[in-house]
Amino acid sequence: MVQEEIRRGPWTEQEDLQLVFYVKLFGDRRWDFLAKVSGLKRTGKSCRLRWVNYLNPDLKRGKMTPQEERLVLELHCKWGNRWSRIARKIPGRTDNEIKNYWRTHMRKKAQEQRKKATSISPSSSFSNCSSSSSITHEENERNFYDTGGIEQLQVEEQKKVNDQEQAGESMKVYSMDEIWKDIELLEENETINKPIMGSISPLWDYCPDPMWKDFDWNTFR
DNA sequence: AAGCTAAGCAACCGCCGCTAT
DNA sequence: GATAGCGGCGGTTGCTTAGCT
Repeated sequence: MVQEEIRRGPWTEQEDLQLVFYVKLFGDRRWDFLAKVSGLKRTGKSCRLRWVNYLNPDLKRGKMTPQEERLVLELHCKWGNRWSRIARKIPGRTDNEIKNYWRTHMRKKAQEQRKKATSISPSSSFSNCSSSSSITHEENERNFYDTGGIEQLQVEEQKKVNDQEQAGESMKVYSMDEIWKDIELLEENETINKPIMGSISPLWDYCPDPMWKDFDWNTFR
């Protein structure tokens, strides 16, 4: 059997349109099936990733707001590198986006810290939530921001508590109560009210066949 | 203006867990 | 209960863009 070649690398506009079309048609679940039926020479995983991180109309675009940034920091303190979990609490942001944000954020922090350290003394904490740490300046940077750095120690401690918490998804009260409430309300509303296919993407304007534009997708759910 | 570096982002890889058979 | 297939997740890589010298 001749294995059909799999396309890699950046997605073309045409591929995007095709994927959006078929996701609208069949839903955003069976990615392997979607990949095959759409005729895209991509893996199911690749299709999912493209949809989740880029094409999904529910995604926010643009820079993180200060509120979101704070939230990321808080949640990372709490959960460590559980990006998808963190993303679920920040509507419109993907795990990949948050992960990328964190890396650049921590890289900056690490650099600032190194500057300070060279002028003063090593081994100081540089996280909002870190109080003390046994990790010294000598720890390599990659290790630091990839693993959650000195926060990780705390995180490990908190995990036990949090895992229990997670069982019932009961959120306790934080210093950011207001934001939390907003976010949670939003999330609830979304899970309850939001149809699988939210708002219509502008991409639809390029739909291959005009007949689909007037199609009632709700009848498909 | 050109070259270099850092930041930002998109995409891939490998592992893990869940589910159907 | 074993196993294969798939989806989801976190880590990593590589390309592009922006900013600086």
